[in-house]
Amino acid sequence: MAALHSLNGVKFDPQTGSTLHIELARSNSRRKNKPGSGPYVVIDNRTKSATDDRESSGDDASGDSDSDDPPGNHDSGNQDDSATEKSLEKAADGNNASAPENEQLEKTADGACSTLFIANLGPNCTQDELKQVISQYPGFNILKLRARGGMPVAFADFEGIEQATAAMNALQGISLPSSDRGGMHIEYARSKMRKA
DNA sequence: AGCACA
Repeated sequence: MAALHSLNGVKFDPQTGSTLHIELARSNSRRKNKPGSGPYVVIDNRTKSATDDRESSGDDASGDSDSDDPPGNHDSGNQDDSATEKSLEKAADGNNASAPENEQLEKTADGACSTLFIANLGPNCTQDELKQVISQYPGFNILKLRARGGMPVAFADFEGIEQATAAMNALQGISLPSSDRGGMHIEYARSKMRKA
């Protein structure tokens, strides 16, 4: 707006003496493409008659309304879209048929596992010592002790989750003769021991 | 609390 007053009447050609004449346009330039004015137009004849009857009586009659709303396609039921969405929703069923007490699983939702993780062992605990304690519980499969790094930790594999759980409950907090600290801490391993 | 082996 300031440009108008400061430039109006200014000589833009000193040799001819011509001056600028500036005034406000009577209406703003078009900002948005009106329906059908752009290169790409959505053509949908399926719902046209119903939509046009309602839309034409609205603000479009005022002609110069600066509504930014896109043309058409408001709440008209789009047949193709609804059909696609319904077909996508058919993808979740049939894997919850297992019984609640299914002990065949090696890994369950609550983290139970047929392999146990044993920590808080003494620094000089040996695999043989631990094995002699654990191997007397039913279903015992194999024991591995890993001492590299800090304190040793052990992994004990059982036939199934029930046997692993029984051994864990029986040995939880038990102190080995070699332990210089508290009793051992047993949990379910995060992953099953590699296939025997 | 700390979770490897292949």
